[in-house]
Amino acid sequence: MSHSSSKKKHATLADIAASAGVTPMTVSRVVNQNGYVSAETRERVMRAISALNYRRNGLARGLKRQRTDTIGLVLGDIANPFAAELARSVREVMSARGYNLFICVSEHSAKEDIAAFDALADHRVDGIIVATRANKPGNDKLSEMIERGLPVVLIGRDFRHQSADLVAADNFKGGYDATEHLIGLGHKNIGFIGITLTSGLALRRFQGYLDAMRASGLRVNDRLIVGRTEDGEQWPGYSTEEVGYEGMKRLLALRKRPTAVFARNDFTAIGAISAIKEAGLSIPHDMAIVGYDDVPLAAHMSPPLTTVRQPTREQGQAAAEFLLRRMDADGPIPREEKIMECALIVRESTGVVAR
Amino acid sequence: MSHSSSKKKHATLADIAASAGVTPMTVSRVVNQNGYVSAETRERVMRAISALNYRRNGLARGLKRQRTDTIGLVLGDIANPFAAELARSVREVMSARGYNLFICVSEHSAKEDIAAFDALADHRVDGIIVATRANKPGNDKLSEMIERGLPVVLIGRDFRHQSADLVAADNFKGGYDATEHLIGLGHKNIGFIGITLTSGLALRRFQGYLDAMRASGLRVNDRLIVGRTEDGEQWPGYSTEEVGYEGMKRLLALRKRPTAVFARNDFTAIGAISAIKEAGLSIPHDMAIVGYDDVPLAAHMSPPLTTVRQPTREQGQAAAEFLLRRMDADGPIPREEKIMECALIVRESTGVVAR
DNA sequence: ACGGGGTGTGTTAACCTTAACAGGCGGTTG
DNA sequence: CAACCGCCTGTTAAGGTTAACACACCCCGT
Repeated sequence: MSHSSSKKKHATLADIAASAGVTPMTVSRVVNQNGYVSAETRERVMRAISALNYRRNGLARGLKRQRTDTIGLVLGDIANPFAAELARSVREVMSARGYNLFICVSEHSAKEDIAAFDALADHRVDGIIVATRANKPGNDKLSEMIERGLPVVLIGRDFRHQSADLVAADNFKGGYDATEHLIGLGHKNIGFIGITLTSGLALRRFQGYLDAMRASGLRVNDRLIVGRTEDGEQWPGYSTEEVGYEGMKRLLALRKRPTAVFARNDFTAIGAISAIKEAGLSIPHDMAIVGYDDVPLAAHMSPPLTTVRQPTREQGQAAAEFLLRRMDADGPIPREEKIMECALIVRESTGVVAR
Repeated sequence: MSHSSSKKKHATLADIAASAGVTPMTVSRVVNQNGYVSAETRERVMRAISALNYRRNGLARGLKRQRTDTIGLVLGDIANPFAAELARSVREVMSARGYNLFICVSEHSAKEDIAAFDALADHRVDGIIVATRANKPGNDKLSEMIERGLPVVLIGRDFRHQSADLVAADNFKGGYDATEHLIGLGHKNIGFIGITLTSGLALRRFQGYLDAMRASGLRVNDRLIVGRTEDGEQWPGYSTEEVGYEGMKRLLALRKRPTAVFARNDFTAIGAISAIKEAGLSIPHDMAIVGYDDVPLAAHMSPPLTTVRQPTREQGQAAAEFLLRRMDADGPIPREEKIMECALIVRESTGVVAR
């Protein structure tokens, strides 16, 4: 239509008002569809609005109203199907309640974690949901914002604050069940791929593995634990096929190699499977394997992957509802926590007799 | 530390100023680290800032400065590795230039497309990058915003506007090459999975398939084209393993079934492979298959998947740079376009002799 | 005739920040 | 010694919107 001369300023309520012969307040009422406006006036205002190509200024609006009807979601890794499903369910709930959703990605870096919090706080979102891995500087920043009154809900983040709710899957039990399943099949020498031993043992599913081994009186050899260090300041790195592939190679090279492995997630499992096949071994006969997450592809692998499914949708919904509760309340409210069950999905990669 | 009584209003510049015995302007200078402030005053202000837990108000700031140092990225499907990589590279470039990135997801729905544009425009982002599939209402909304002066760059969206740049992969050629590769291997009866025939033939890689077939004088039977309709108002649906699985089943049931297929993307290919194996057929002997995207898993499949790789990173970077150019300019500038080459990655799913 | 409720519009005063300009002060330069 | 510059701080006036209140009008019931 018209030439866009970007130097022309945006039309404002006042411009529309002048053009329609009313006050800005009346225009505001038309734009926001609240308050009384006669049909005739509304009509006139509407015409002016489209003639001048008006669009309301959300900054000014947010400034005045002290709310933006927007919430933020901070994800560690956007490529993860878990994160994607989380985002989807959060968005569904929030958008039904009239909130917009902005997603920020931290790439699992503490620095970016903070940058994301800052960006969202700057834009004065009404609340945020955090689904990134815990790290000290990030936790501190989070505390600061929570104490300033910003509603915050955590998903699976190992951080506790009296005024932030937590939603998580019971990954400890998931890891325990997965390992126990392997033990039940007769395996004694079971490896874990996806982490190297460090002091900060925040990875729950790994803890579950350790506990299940111990509970059955099995020895956990350090050499059976392979992968990458979890240092909170790092690149995504530790959830990839690469780690699984390399890790499995290391395990296969052991003098007394394991007969089964538990991989920290399905991607890692897929990489591991690749290495197993490359070595000419068969799954599950020579090596049984369990993954974690039940990504859509898991069922399509050959053999189909035994894995642990977390209730992703439900976590997203619960987090969204916690956040709504918090935003609706007009004072501080007590912390709530919801830990959800995982389900072991047994497929053929752990030696179930083929149908 | 302190109780968070959320009813207390946020501290403002004025509060800090009062507490430190200076004017708001001086505090502003301290906060933004510009202008002259004596070391001693700065010190005093800093103390007041942390005592009152001050945080600047980005809305007021953006309102006054007429910019937010933030850009938006609209994605159709966050779970797609392509989208994830795009987001990552865009963020890298933009954050090096001091911009924040907010991501919105449209779930491939025209309605959500518009909602995302509106949300970002409301927050007065300084520019947006759009990587969702084209649809009429979305295109109209986009035009409106572009004409209002908002810098917009498109990635792989089939929509043209004189003031919006475009970055895309040459998916036509990618599809052509993939198909030609199959033809070169001697296949004559080649299927396509991932779309059903409609009039709006916007899927370039599919066009490439058609063209390559025609160029070799091969007949394209409608029955060989399976999948889901592309109607722009729909759920992600058409990129999933499900579609590949179902589609392949349909192809296998044909009287004269194809000896090779080209799948619209790797996920679809994976589903298809699943169906092929389930039918007891071998790849590539009984059925050759090519995917698209070269997702990290493609190399780890069995057999490793032949696929077409698009320069994802490069597209994200190019888009970011186009956007920076547009935002730096202070008037309308001519449209630019960058179409990038794809690369056929030949692996074993199309019958290359195993190493 | 009067009180009351619904309807339509206007006025005022923030919301919080920063650009632009205006000084003042001490020291250096020609 | 006047002019000028670097440093430091303050004043003023937007930036675009809406909550709260005020008022005027009309119709209704009593």
